[in-house]
Amino acid sequence: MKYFHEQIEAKWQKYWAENQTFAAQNNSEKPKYYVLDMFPYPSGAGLHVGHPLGYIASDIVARYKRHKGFNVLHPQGYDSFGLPAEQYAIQTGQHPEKTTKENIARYREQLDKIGFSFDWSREVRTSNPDYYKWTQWIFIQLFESYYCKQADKAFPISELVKVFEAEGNANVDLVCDDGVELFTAAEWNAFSSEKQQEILLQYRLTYLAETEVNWCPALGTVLANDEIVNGVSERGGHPVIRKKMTQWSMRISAYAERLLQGLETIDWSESIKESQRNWIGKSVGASVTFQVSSSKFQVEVFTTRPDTIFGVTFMTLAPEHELVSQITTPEQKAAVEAYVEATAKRSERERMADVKTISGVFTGAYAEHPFTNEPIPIWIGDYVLAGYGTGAVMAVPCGDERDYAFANFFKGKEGMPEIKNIFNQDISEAAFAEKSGFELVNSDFLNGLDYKSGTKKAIEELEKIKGGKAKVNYRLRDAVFSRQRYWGEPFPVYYVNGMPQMIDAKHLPIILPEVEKYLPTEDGQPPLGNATHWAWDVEKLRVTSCELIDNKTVFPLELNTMPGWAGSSWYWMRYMDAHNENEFASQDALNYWENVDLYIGGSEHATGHLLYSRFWNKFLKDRGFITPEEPFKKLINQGMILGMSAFVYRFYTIPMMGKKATGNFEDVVSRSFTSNIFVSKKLADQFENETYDTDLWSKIMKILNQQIELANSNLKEKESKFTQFTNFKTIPYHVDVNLVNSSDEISLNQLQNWMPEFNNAIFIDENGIETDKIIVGREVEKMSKSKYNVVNPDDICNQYGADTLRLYEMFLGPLEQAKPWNTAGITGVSGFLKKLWRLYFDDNGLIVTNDEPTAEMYKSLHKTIKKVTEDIENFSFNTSVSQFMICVNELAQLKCNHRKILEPLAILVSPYAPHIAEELWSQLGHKGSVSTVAFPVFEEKYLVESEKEYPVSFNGKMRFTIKLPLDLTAAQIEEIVMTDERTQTQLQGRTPNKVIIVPGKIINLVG
RNA sequence: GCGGGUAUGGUGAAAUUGGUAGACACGCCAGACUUAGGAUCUGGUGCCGCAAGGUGUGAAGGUUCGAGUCCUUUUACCCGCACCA
Repeated sequence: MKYFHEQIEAKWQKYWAENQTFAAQNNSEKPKYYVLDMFPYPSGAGLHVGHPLGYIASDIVARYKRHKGFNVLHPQGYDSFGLPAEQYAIQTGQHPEKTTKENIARYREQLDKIGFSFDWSREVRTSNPDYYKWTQWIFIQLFESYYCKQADKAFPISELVKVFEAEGNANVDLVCDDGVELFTAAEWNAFSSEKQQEILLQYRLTYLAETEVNWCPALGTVLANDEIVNGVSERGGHPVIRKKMTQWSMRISAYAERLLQGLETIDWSESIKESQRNWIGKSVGASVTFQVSSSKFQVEVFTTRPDTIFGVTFMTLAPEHELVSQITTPEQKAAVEAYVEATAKRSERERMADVKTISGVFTGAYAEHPFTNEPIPIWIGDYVLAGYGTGAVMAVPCGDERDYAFANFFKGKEGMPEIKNIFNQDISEAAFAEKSGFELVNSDFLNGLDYKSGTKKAIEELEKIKGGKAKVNYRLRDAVFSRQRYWGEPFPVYYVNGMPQMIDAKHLPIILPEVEKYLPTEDGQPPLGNATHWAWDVEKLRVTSCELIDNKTVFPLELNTMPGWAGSSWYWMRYMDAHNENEFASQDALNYWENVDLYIGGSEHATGHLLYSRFWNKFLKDRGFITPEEPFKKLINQGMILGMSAFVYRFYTIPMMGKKATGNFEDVVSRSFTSNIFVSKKLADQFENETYDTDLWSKIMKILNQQIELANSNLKEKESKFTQFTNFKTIPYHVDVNLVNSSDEISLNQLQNWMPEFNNAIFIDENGIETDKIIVGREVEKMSKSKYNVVNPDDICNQYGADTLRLYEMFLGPLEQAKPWNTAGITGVSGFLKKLWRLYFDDNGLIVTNDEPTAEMYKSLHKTIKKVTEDIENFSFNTSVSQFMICVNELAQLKCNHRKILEPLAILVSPYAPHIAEELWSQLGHKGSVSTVAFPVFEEKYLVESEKEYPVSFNGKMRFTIKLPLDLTAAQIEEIVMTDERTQTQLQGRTPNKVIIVPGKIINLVG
């Protein structure tokens, strides 16, 4: 009986689906284990072999934990709102819902082929109304909450109203917008309800405010900070500009400290934690207030070096700072305005790109030093960022390189005094930016102190004179939550006189309206502005036609939609109780499953999804909906599987750039001639490095020039001819990697079948002679359709089987490491499965006997049990596969066909290769699935050895081995070793100075 | 600039607390069988060397009887943040 994966795999996949083998129960005697994958965005391209890597790893853990007696929750779903579906809709007019559904069907088909043990009965799709109903609900909860700094948690806004009614807001310590006005209880109670609403909005955890946002004109939407990479949009790489817009924001900054502290309690990779720490960007220091001379204005700065307060030489404000226009003197007005305008014109990216150019302008105004009352000139400079701290700095050139550079650049100009040095250090060449190794001088009461004591003392003194206080600053900004897109969650919000009102939760979901086109409206409204049925009737409590808007009973609805991260910030909770219509999940389910024990996904979500999820989790905990502080206890980032691209190399000519060359570069390039000559990497390299011989060169030139002549003869009269150039290069040309899986050669025929553009191609071999086969070049790149290096898991499953795919993906290397895919190596694991099968079957059928196995067989099995158990616990899946191979090789050698060995072996293999394991299990005569059978338990007794092959080293160099009983003492070992003739040969009569014997390990003779 | 990570044969990679470097595979070489297949099986394979032997984990130094592993210095590459006050 031979092993045919085709029959086995389909059969068991069907069995699992029909029997709901992996459906998790929400209560059980067993301990719970929640293992989660980052759910995919279903793109039109389908899965490639990189996508399932993490899913295979998590599936192995899920299956293992079931064997170990856990009640395992292992769900899967789709993050199905998103930009690609919308852009496709814009191009084709197809409803995103339709394409999304099609893509999901394709994904599901591909996933099913790999044999995952997902509990599909709990599938979620973020774009389904019964899911986003609860995303909207959470938004409402955030709106109805505020954050109390003292209690360090969120509370219902209704409680805040009570506080305001009783005592106003002067004595409360709450997270809110900058510059909220102070009021007493009496004043509050006298405010109109509109005014009260306006004030409350400044405290809500999601709020509507005019803020500087990242506007991406090409995408027609705002983006969150984490959606921008190097000043351009993460998707598409479009430029992003700053723009003031009224937008919904999430007050994630309220949670900055808890998000930072929580990192200490979770088992995540150091790099992700570090990314989050960077993103949160905590810095401890002080805020200092400087009075602007002879004016009512004050400038507040944040500094991490209050100890350098006496070194303040000038101050710098960001060009966008609100005081700039108010404090500038008439004499400086023109210069300042010109500078501000020039800066505003530059994009964020430009400013980032040229950080070395120093620019700035003096405002003419002075501030007073809080201790010395000395005048301090106030400058504007674009090295100060409006978005960080207060957008203003106290410049201490002696201790800060940027201030130092700025001071030197404007040295001698009006308003730039001599640098004050407050360190007992030389600053003639550069600033002294160290935080240790100095003593403060010229610093009044700080003289003689160091960084630590000086900081403490300076803050104390500042507090005494009310000139400043200790302050912790965070880089983390509130997250913009509005997107000007169609394919996202609509807000449950309507507007009465411009003030946002929440729709009562019992009317949710507010379903995404139909629109005729998915682009913004002509007057610049988001796509939902195209909807005709998008108004809220407060009497009938339903969405109604926009024509009925009268701002009395029918009001306009919010036109923005939620960002992509909304739906993914809580989905792991929905899996716990995916079909609950009354709650986002029942209390019982939430209490039972708590949080995710193991989360596997890519590291690209470090500062996006993973931070927002922690934020929402903490919020929902504060409001008593859930109990865990953190959503994901352990996180593993699978490395990217890279594609092995294959290239042939094509000649093209470069026109001589000399006197004759006319026109710009593009013109010249357009006159270059791309030939149909393809060569191997080896030859291409020779031409790149100009190490070819002249003979070869002239042969190729001949063919090339023939082609040029031919091309010229086919040109129309007016077209300019290609000249016979003498200068040529090769360009790499991607060919489909699937054409060259098992060999490095590609034939002309293969290429012509693959793509018609190769019909006139000529291959040239290393001797300059036409050939029909050349060796391709290889390079590792990210897998992508355009690079023709995508390997489809379906193809692997069809050819080798899902079990082979699963084993091979694990066998490639450590899970967290990026690694190139190379299908050539797959025969190793494919052969392993065949070998495994042959332990159980010969040509006639099952050969398993009930005979008692030998000690060696037990040893092989138990070694494997031990190794595989440890490996899974340590997520070291690649070494497990090696161990399986070792075990099967050993058992085959031992001709083992013993049930007592082969039965546990089938269970051991089942997390990795579940289909073959199920088949073996059932062929061994068992009913039901192997997936819940107890995992074999390792027993030490089978591994106990009586002898050890000792390595014998001389001066640390291993010379020979000697087999000795393990119960010998060191002295006995020494005696035997010393009398061994090989020892005598090595020593050549010398006596060792020292003999080191570690029983059970090594023998080392020194001297 | 700051922070995180990686570096071992032709290739992917193993190596618990420091204890026989290169397990397991791919590839390659040789052979067996054969219905000549990209099947199966056996042996070999870090490098130099006929061998004895030498040498070898990015580089240099150190600790140790013994270092891929620990310490110091350094180089290259990858990732994150970045005029963050």
